[in-house]
Amino acid sequence: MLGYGVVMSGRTPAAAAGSATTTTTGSPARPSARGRIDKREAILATAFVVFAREGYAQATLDAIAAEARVAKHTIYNHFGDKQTLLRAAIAAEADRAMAKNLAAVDRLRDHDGDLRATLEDVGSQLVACYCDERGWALRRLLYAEISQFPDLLDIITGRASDPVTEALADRLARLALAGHLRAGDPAAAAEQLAALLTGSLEARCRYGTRVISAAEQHAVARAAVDTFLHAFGTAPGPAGTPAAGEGDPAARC
Amino acid sequence: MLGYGVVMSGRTPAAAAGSATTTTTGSPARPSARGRIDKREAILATAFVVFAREGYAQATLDAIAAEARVAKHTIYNHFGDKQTLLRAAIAAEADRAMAKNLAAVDRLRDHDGDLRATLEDVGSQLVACYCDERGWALRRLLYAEISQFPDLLDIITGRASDPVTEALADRLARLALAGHLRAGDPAAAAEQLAALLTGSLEARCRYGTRVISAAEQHAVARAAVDTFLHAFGTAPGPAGTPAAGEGDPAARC
DNA sequence: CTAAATCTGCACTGGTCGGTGCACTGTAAC
DNA sequence: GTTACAGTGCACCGACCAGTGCAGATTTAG
Repeated sequence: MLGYGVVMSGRTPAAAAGSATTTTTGSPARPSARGRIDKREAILATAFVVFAREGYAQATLDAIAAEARVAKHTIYNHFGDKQTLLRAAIAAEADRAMAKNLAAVDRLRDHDGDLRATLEDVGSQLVACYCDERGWALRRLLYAEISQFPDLLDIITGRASDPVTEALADRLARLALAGHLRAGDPAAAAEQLAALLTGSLEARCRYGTRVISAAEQHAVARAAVDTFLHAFGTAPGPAGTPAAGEGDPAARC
Repeated sequence: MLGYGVVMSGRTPAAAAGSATTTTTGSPARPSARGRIDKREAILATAFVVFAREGYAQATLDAIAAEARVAKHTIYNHFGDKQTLLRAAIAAEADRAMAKNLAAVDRLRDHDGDLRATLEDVGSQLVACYCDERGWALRRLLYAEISQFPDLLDIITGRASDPVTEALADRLARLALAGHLRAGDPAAAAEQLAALLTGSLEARCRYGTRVISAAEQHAVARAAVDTFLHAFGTAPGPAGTPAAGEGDPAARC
């Protein structure tokens, strides 16, 4: 549950072979890597950047080709046309982002003692994903082009509607079963936690134009977790969360 | 604090005179309204719709002119060029949305008895604003073009960074002072409530492609208010909120 | 070595679109 | 009347760009 298969669609056999041998994108410092066939990776990465920066319509294939140090023809050889390139670039980036998000949520698996600390840790990582420059670029691109390319929705998510929140719900369910959270609908709890994290950021980031410092990111995560635990924690009860002495909600930066 | 002045910038005297006499957009059923000068309003409304549907770059002035039943030249007479038209259209729509949001928040002013019910009412209205088709169009357009036109940020908000959340904070402060909410940073409380509302919707709306039924909207508002009151309500205390018998959080639709 | 495949540089086409110029119409003010 | 002005319809220019064709260079496989 990571590759989704979608991203791989339409690859040229040669390109697949190429990325199977060397790859890892940030290849060794050898300049230009002549003759090798990580062209495809370069095209995808550059295309995403240019599309995000200029928008689909404004972005020109000449610009992408130039910036990727590749002939325009090479792009057509790999992807056929502009639309396919957009889809492939978005799919690749979405997979990257999704994997990062799921990895963060997965840290809830090895929860030892302090639930609040663990949640804040995971929250901080999710916040970091959200504030990531590339994350913003992806979101902007989706908002921009979703009405032109409705199928992008299916490309970025697997069959699930929102794999990250679902994974979060899974983890919260286990925590509730272990008595660390109030019993109830784990999906609802996950939704509220995710909303607290991303909702605050959406307001603060001003459509991605404002950069959020690490300290501010952490404060947002703390405030979100604080509110969340008030609503879903085992009150002043037995579990690892002794009401936490009113940790001042959201120390603004 | 409503006109912001920005929207009015660049109007032609004649157009101003025209809208001063008749206007109210949805003019009486008189077809085509020949000779009258609500052309400007028609252009702005149509431009917003077309821009939102096609994106700035894809949208053609010919299409806007045709759809607004106006000669292309008329558009240039009023706005000079495409960029100015975009800014004016967005400014007009943003003002509309902002006014609607502020009106919703303002209903917290005449709070009589049941705080939970009042909050759910306001929450529902804010949710409705967010789910509004035009609201989504505006947000999509902003996400899409903010990197090309960073000044759109200043156009849509007054001097305040987020007038709606600030107004909400004002109202929450009064409620806290009256003992209906826990004392603390009202700005933080407002941020969390707004995050719970919009964050949940952001996830559910799938970039604006999915329509949210009225029932689902109400459920989202209820869940948000429930979580919010757990965190910021005067616990099982004296005020009008007697713990509310565990109103099952988020009855999914 | 040869052969197949890929990549490159360049020139070209066909279409689209922002913006302009011009001649004309209809209305309102004087 | 006439003067002024907002709007209309049409044709046009110039720029930009997706996509193609071609000829030659480079690489990999055998």
